[in-house]
Amino acid sequence: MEKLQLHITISPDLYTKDPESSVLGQKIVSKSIEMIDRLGFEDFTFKKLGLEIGSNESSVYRYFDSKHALLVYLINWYWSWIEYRLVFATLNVPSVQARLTEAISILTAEVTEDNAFSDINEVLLNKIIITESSKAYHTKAIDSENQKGYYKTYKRVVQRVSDFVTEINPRYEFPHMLISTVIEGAHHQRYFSKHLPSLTDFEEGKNNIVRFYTDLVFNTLSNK
Amino acid sequence: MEKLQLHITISPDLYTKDPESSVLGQKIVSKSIEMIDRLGFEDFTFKKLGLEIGSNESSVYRYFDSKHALLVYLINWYWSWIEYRLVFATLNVPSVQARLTEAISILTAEVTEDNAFSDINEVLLNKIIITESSKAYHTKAIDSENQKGYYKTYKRVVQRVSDFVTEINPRYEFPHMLISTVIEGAHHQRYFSKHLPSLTDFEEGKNNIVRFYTDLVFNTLSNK
DNA sequence: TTAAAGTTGATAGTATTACTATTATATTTA
DNA sequence: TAAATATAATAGTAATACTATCAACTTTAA
Repeated sequence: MEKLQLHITISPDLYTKDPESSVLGQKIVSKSIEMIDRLGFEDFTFKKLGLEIGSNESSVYRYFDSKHALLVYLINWYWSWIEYRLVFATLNVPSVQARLTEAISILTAEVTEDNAFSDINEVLLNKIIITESSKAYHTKAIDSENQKGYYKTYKRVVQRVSDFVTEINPRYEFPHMLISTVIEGAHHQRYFSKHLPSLTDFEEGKNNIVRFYTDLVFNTLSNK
Repeated sequence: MEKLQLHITISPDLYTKDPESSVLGQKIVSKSIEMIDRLGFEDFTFKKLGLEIGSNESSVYRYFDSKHALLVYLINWYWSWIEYRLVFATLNVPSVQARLTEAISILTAEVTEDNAFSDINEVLLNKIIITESSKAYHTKAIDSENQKGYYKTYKRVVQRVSDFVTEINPRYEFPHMLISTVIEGAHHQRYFSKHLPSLTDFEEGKNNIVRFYTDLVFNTLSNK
């Protein structure tokens, strides 16, 4: 895979002090990913994090206002990374169909390789997105947070792929619904496959989730 | 709509003391629905609930072990109610296509009418399912809870509708993925339409969510 | 009808959480 | 080398998610 020295830039609205600006900040981010994956978001605390990185609760608060803010940061990092991969993978592909196929694969496949661009483990981050990200936006504060730009990276990814859909079929009425359904759906299917398998038709090694959503999209766009 | 005196039965594993067995229990359930909708699940507490029903935190704990347990109870009540409506609406429909159409509509339409079967407000409960239900199963305890039958009503609904899919196209590989995608997807779209509208193509009064998912399913089943 | 059993309400207490505030001590920079 | 900045340590707060105990009231059943 790509081995570029990528730098993902995160909007300053998403942190109090930039975690990429110090070793401590980098440790906060990388260790929090490991701990949220291991403990679940509910049982993860800044106190435990401070302890594990040989630092202190109050030091973590200097980077992020709350553990919710940290989760939102991680989610934006993830979607920036996906956006980068999306752009990279579709850059020199002349056929829109091929670009859309590639995009669906990036959006629905499990992340299995830590590309080690940075201190961030993308495999674990993908697991966190699947399990925890809905907790970030299912909040009473959603509207004010949305206004502050907390979800703009995600929205940009949806827009980008919806544009492929519209390019293929300009008359199709629901490009955004289609793409957001694919993204959220794939995450649910990955989670269900591990914990509530009767809700899926997952089979190990058969790539069913990617195939299912790819077929879904292309059938929808070709019909009528 | 149907105005039967329906009684929905909930498995005793989902409560400590049956809330339908007393006036206090009924108040706990109906008031909790109103409060979870109003405050959000995070800010809802048994203490506040006790206060609002003129009772006490400790009395609420006699019915439900935790607020998580109460949420799981509400989710099961909801899916039992959906299952009842599903059975009722498809009972005398000879065509499988028509039965599936009806089912998709029940699963994806907004609930706008409180049928007042009981002390439960189905309009608010539907809103809770949309906003809060993913918090119930995105837990570290999911596997043990699943074994205890916490999610069986939901799984039964998915199975029931998946059976229509299989009846229409016995060769279709992914009936469960298709139906769980429709259900979860519709809930997301309803939420997005209110809070992150750029992720949808929702338009008031145009029934887009039901139409989108109905078309999605039938296109998928007719192609190939 | 009366005693026993069950239900509810009130109070108190616990460990933990999600923070805020303050100060001392390092470390960096100018 | 002084000033500025970053970090660590400690303490404190209000609230949460419970558990435990006990008194009072209500229902039931012999």
